[in-house]
Amino acid sequence: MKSVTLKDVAKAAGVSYATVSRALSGSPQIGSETRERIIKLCDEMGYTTNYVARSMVMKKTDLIGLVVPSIENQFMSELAYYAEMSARAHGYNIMLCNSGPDLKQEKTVVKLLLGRQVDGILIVPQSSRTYENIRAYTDQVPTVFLGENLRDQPQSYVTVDNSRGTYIGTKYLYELGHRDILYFGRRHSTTHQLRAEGYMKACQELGLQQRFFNSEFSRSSINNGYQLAKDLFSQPIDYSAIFASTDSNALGILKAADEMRIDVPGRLSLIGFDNIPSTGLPRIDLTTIEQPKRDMALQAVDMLRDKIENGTQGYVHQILLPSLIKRGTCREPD
Amino acid sequence: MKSVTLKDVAKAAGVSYATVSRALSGSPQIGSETRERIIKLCDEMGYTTNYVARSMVMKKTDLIGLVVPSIENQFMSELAYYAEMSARAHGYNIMLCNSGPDLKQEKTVVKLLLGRQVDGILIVPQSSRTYENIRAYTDQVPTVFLGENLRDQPQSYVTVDNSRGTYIGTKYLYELGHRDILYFGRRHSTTHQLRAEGYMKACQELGLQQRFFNSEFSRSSINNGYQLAKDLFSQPIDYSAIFASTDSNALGILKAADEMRIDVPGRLSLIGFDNIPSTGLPRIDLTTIEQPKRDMALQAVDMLRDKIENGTQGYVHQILLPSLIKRGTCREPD
DNA sequence: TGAAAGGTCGCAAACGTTTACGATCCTTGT
DNA sequence: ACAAGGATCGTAAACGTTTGCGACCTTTCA
Repeated sequence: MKSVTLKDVAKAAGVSYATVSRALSGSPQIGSETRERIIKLCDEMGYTTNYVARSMVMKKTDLIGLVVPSIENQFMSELAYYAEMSARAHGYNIMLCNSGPDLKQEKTVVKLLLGRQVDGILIVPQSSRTYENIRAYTDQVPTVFLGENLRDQPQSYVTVDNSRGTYIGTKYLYELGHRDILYFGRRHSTTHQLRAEGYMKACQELGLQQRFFNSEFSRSSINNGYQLAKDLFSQPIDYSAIFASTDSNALGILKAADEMRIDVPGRLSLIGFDNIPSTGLPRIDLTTIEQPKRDMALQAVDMLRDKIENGTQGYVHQILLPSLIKRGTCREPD
Repeated sequence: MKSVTLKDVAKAAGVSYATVSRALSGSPQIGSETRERIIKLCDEMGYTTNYVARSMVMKKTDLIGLVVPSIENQFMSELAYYAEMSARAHGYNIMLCNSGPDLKQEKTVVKLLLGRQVDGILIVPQSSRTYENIRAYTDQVPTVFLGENLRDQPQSYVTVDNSRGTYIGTKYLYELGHRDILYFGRRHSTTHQLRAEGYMKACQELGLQQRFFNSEFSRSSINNGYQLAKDLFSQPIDYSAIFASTDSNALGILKAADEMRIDVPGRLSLIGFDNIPSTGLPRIDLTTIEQPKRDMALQAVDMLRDKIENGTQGYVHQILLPSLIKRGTCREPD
């Protein structure tokens, strides 16, 4: 249980513990023969450097706080995977916090992370209000926002070009022959505002009527999309395609459609957004817009590392390109 | 950037910094009026206690290392979610590490976590060899294994009763009328050995022939299951149901079946294991065996906390009950 | 042969806490 | 009035590192 310290190996080697420290860190001011002797002795005795003591004097913990609303979400767990892998490859460890559904938790965990002396924070915001919410802390530690567009607010973030995503999506539907496309989604977060804008822009260019079914004031989940879609389908269906602002919503719509015997894609084409793994499943095979999650995560940690290691001060907005994933839920209308 | 320390507020309050520390920690040996004065001053100055300095003297980091093969896996991300929530509710933070596909990484991250001075380690093993792999470290820090059965090896773990899961699953298929049930899965991990055993036991009791299609030496993934199932279906299908040892495998089988126009569940019933979220999706609707992931995670951190806080030494094996989730991929045979 | 130069290594301070111990002051009981 | 005791606070050590500075020894060149 008692771990071996520098002092222990120093005593065993017959040198001061400063020498041992220098041997391990590869300092030039040390004899090569003593260095090798000490290094060998170190792993004989099973010495591992105590990172908390090290952090204390170095004023650097090599720790990155990762805040996500919920790690069980497929989108976030994929971001987390690549973020952790990349961070560790560069010598950082990840401290994971779920911020849950309420804004208060978000503030709480960020404060917690600050107490832990993390070198930087990577945060997947709950909503566009997150920025205001944790504003008091973001100047105390390098921070980058991931997955949410903060427009021109003074923070660094990396997202996908949301409006372009819906733009190319509706254009694709148009090219398939669809002329009545319903947009299904909420708009009170910036991300979703932008997605709606992309749809609107495409409609304008193509001379299409803009038709919205709002899921305002509700969380984006399969069950939620399902409930809303049941309402939607109880009214006459005078459109041939639905653009769901989220894959989760699209999945809910699909469930409602199947239940009410509305053929997808026969009667109704459906397209989602995010390209979460579930969309690629057999029988689902949902056409969607891909967010380059791997690239987003890698860019985010690179950005954060740049702030941490080089003290870069400015705010950089990295906006990656979405792409269309053609699958089975979109087809020419009758 | 420079954070405020105990010394700073002590100077501002005109007391020694030991007094401030005592005021914050709620020590009895301090005047109530000075305590309140100091506490008010603390959040006026925005003081947050430095956890790494605190850990140094307390010899306790309130940190739990969580090692999972891949956090993007739905099963693991759900475990991670509940584990983090429960851990934080009890004052611990989670340090997340993906151990990836190879055993070496598993060893590496555990060693890393030890250097970080975590109070305990929660590990979802890659395979049953994991125990041997990290054996050298498990006596240095409280450890509990999650999701893998280590039989009677000297370690604490929490899993589901795997053999009971397949047992009730095949019994269910039998009751539906199936008499030729194929078991699809590998057997070289203990977990999968147990699952196979449950199937075998049920077959014996019911007088059924045991039929295996081995996916040995391969990772359990949708693609892998798909490839194997294509091989399987190129041969005559003289069975009416398949028990897939994993939901991922079941999904791959489903994909292959759809492609080769084998009707599920019309011609072939299919049941999986794990009840990952994807199985509940519309159109998938896979019958499966549920692992109580939330309970597993909560029990695991409770077990770990007991070891950490009370120094409990023994090895406890917590084996939770699986349950059958009846959905749409199982039906009476023709 | 002498001193300067360079190579090795030890001493000690510092990082920000917690806490045992001692010091001081005030209260209280006889 | 005096001692005992309790309440309150300060002093200092400790946790395990890193690193600037100085000390010592060896080499090398004039």
